[in-house]
Amino acid sequence: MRKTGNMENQRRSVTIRDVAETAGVSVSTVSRVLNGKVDVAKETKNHILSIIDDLGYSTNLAARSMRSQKKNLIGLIMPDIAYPFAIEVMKGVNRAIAESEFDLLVYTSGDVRKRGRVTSEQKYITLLAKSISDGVIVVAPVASEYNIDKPIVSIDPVMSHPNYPSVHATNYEGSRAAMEYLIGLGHKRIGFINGRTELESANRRLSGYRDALKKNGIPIKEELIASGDYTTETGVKCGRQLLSLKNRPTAIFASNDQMAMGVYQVAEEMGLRIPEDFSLVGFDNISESKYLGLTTVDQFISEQGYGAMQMLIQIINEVPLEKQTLKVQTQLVVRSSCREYHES
Amino acid sequence: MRKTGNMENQRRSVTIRDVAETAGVSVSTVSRVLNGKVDVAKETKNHILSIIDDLGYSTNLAARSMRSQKKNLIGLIMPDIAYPFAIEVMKGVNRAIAESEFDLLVYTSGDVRKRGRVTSEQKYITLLAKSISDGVIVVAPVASEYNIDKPIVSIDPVMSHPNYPSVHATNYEGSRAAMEYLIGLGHKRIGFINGRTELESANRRLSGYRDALKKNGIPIKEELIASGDYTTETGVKCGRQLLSLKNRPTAIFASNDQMAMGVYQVAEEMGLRIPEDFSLVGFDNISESKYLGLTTVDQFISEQGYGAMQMLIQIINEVPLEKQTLKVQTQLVVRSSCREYHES
DNA sequence: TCATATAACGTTGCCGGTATCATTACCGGT
DNA sequence: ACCGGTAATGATACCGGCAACGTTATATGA
Repeated sequence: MRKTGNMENQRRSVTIRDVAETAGVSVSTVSRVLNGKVDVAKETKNHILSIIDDLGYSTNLAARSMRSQKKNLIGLIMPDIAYPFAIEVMKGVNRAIAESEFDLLVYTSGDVRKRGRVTSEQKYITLLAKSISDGVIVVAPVASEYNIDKPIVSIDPVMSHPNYPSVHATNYEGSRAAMEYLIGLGHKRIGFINGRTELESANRRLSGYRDALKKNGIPIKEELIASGDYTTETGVKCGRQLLSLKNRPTAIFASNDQMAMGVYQVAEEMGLRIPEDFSLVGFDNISESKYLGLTTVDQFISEQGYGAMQMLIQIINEVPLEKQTLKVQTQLVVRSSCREYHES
Repeated sequence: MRKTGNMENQRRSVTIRDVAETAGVSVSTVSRVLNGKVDVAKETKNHILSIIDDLGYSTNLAARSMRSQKKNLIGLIMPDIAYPFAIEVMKGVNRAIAESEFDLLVYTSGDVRKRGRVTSEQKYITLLAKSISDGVIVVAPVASEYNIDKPIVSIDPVMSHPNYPSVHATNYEGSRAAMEYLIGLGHKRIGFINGRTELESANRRLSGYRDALKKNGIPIKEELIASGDYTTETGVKCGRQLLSLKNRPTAIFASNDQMAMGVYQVAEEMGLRIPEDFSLVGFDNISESKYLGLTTVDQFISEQGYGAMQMLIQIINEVPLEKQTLKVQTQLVVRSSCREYHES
């Protein structure tokens, strides 16, 4: 029973020593009971357990972490926690966690802009990994080298690094598929909204865009490529930019669904209808897209989280990985945000 | 540069001692530099900082936690991480975190069914709280007493406990509002899908249902009350149960949106249209509801998370709370899932 | 009967930090 | 030359667990 603000009272919490004293045994004996070792008489064991219950003792994670190797804890590090991609990853990781012996600790500093990017990322990875977990999964990491002796798996990294296992979607192929679809519908003037350029995913999607146009003999116009950063706000900004062109694009390919949602907003603002006035394709297939009727490239984010977690568990258990890189296949999901275009 | 599976190599990670040795100073000096204390010559400080950079040292969270009081870390404990309520709470907490000096650690064991409920909850609260955080927020906790000397704030607890600060919505009022709305539309035969009965929120919503009927002179029929547990699956189950009654209800009040989504599924299955064949009201206003056009009671979940975090920060900073309980007002959001009913 | 095995428990050192106190060096003032 | 004060740094005692090792007591076997 805690009262607010009685800090001078500083009631030390119950330690293993208190338990030992109360039970009239040594610290080690209590420790053995806690860790389920065999060298304890059944009587003593039960006695200690009841004392533990009485005192409400529970082990101190920090102290334990310092001594023992296995922590049964996985760290998941994300730049931000409150956007659809992160949430989907969490769901997948969570599913794998539920099937495993591990628990999950999700770490975030709340907002990227709060601190320098690479520094904080490295700092917290090390913090979590070295300190209290058996390994970490990093989402959209920017750094490419870490000095930790703990397993790391990254999702959607800056660059596929041969030394670190990573998971990513077939971004290029997905992008190509979306473009081929639009081109197949007769679109030639297709706007593109780019993502965070420091991430490999964004670059590959852009390449897909460019290559598809090239392959189909459509000239690439730089004015049709707007630079966003995967957030809804830049989706709005870029949407406005593209739709305000004197010669408006007949279709827009937003390199993720969140930005596509921004484009929906702009369309409403400007009184344009989708797909009547222009077609729209996204990338990700987040849960909202279904309701919006957005045609998009599913990259099975949750599967990526699940896969990353499984790879991590393998590494922890020292089972060699077949491949350092897990590629999750993308798939075009056709809904109602596109339609054929015929030149007038 | 880590290679997979060289565990026997066991390269010890860089400790503060290594830094001290390399820099030719004492451990304490390094510690002072790390913690930004003033008593260090600028020269020494820079020297040490560069060594730290060279060696790639970073502090061990576990070790630090054991000695220092302030950890600048908040723990958020949830039974499960992958359902809309939890996600909304996280968003709110995250927002408060971003504005503060604290970082966030979200803890979950992946699946409630993995372990005994109360036991594991207590275990992990203590683990996180005693060990590495300054305080914790617990979502939908089942236990009512904890033996920790760290601040705890709970969201949607089993029972409002006078000794623990908690946050919850005005569940009763919200439920009443939804019911008055349905009754106002002319509905008399209203089905109710109950939530997790061990939670206070569920009981209050049920009370609201009962009282509203009573106040309006409508007899309560127990066959119209189905018992779910806030999951979509039980929404489906209960929806089927209610809609299969020989005398079908003209409206259903699902005590949360997830279960309402289950009812949508059932409606589709059975070829029933909403609101033409029956009206539907939910509770929560999760993000999906907007797209479904579900009329629901907004309980501003994200605000609850935000508020809980602010209370926690206050307690940590030993600012007395005005009230131990933060009530977040609910609000009926009318969309398109209901319509008037006239007896034939 | 005695030697040895083994069960049961105690002692102790260590992990990687932080906090406190002690120490040193250097300064100006008298 | 001596003193006192202060800035900079060092030495050391913890923190709360875990594990190796040491010590008993009892059982087992010859």
